[in-house]
Amino acid sequence: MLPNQSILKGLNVSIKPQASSQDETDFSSEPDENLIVQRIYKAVMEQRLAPNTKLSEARLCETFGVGRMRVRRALLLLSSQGIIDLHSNRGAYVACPDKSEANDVFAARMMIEPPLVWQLAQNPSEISLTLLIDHIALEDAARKRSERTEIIRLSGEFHTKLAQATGNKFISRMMRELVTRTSLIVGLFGSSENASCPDDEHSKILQAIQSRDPERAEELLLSHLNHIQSGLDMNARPQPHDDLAVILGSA
Amino acid sequence: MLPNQSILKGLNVSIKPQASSQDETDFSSEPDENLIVQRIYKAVMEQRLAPNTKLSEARLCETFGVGRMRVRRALLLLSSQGIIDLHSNRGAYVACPDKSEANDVFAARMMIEPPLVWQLAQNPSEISLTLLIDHIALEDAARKRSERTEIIRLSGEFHTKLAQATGNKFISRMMRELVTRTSLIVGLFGSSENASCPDDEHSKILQAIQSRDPERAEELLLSHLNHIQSGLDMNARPQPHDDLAVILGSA
DNA sequence: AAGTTCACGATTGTTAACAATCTATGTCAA
DNA sequence: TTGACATAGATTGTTAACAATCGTGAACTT
Repeated sequence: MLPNQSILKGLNVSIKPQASSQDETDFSSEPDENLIVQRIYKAVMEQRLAPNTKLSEARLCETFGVGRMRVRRALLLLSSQGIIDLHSNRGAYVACPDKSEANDVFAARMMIEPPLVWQLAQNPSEISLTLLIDHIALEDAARKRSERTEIIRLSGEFHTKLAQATGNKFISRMMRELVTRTSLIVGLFGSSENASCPDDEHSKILQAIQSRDPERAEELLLSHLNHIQSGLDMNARPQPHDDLAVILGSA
Repeated sequence: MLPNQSILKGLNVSIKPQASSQDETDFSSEPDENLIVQRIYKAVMEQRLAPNTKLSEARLCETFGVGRMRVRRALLLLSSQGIIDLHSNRGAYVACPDKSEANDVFAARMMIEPPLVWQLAQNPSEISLTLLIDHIALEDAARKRSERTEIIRLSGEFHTKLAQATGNKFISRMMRELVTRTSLIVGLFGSSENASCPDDEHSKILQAIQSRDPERAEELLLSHLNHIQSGLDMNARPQPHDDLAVILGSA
């Protein structure tokens, strides 16, 4: 699998069509540089853009067909979300979380997600549940079709949608950041094939929410997070790969 | 009180000296546009910059003595933190949370802060406690000297430092955003004199943490948040004031 | 007198050229 | 052969002029 023979244009792997079913956070309305942000965000979520990959302005300009200003604004926004790091006079690089950051991410998630699902289980709105059910269906479908990138992204976005289900804008933002970071971490320290969340744990969590069982939902979620974290192998690759080597290597 | 007779240069109220004891999140190392961000952030935290105040590029340029590019970058960063809103072709305005956003902020805080203090109370590190104790001292000192803006800012930053005490970078970021938003909300919907947190509630929370009593800490914190929220008068001023009218009006 | 239209001034958005910095290549000396 | 050094290329940072947009106020019509 994984076609894409264009060598130097490796970055294009992520960008162009990708007409996925629904684009949850749709910035399509604003013809701004948010498009660039969203595309790169998506590529990171699907682990197609590996940590430390350099994102040069010129490359992005021609890739998206926009001026340098737009690209720079997009990069600044991405850096403010912690998705990339900006090194002065040296350019933008996909963020490369270290061991300590990884611990922080999981600690934060274990602090936030339990009260989140607890609240959801206590009084789940109809719409929220529908969204989550639909999402699980998407995950299953992607799994059956063995679409690797899709599986990885949806797997992470389940947690994002859990937050969105609360209808609280701030909680959604926080979770999206944490989930994105998690995706980078799993890409770095994860074993080969546990890149996505274990098969049906999401479904079980949702079931607990549907049956209004906060305690069970919280318990399932915590063990789910522990599952993911314990599947990681810290003390692996201190600095994984550089530049675009990875994008090519994944082919 | 409140000197400042310069009329049109009202914005300068916030900017220049303000050599406060310690600048917690110090961006002083980077001579970037982070200085601008930090100054505006501080002005918002002290409720000297009212919601809907327009921040024109030209004004900021001359105020900080930098080029337009720096200002625009700073504005973009501030907007990504939700501190200001950018209206296309119309400029930057200090964010003006509405009723629903206010509810979201408090809902988010009530979800996050309890597990936060719980964790702190369970195993408080020496350094964290020292920082918090020092902070309470600062608050008291400011209160005794009746330094309004200082009191307001420190009052909010106590919660930020609570988060920083966990040593978790992500939790710190989240809380800082929420606290900033809270400052705007209290400025908008707060009664005249409850702009700051009630006097010694912070101190009591810290005491509970020091005596390793998670339950009491959580309880105190929740009632503290409820205190603040119930002191607000929603359905007040749908759109408060415009432009720089306020900054002048506060004199 | 009230409302609409038009034009001007002011402010923001965009572009392109220029300056500064870093990386890499190649040369020279030890 | 290895190391340092210097130069050249490429990349990012900055600036200033230009274009586009919006708000305001005056003039005009009804």
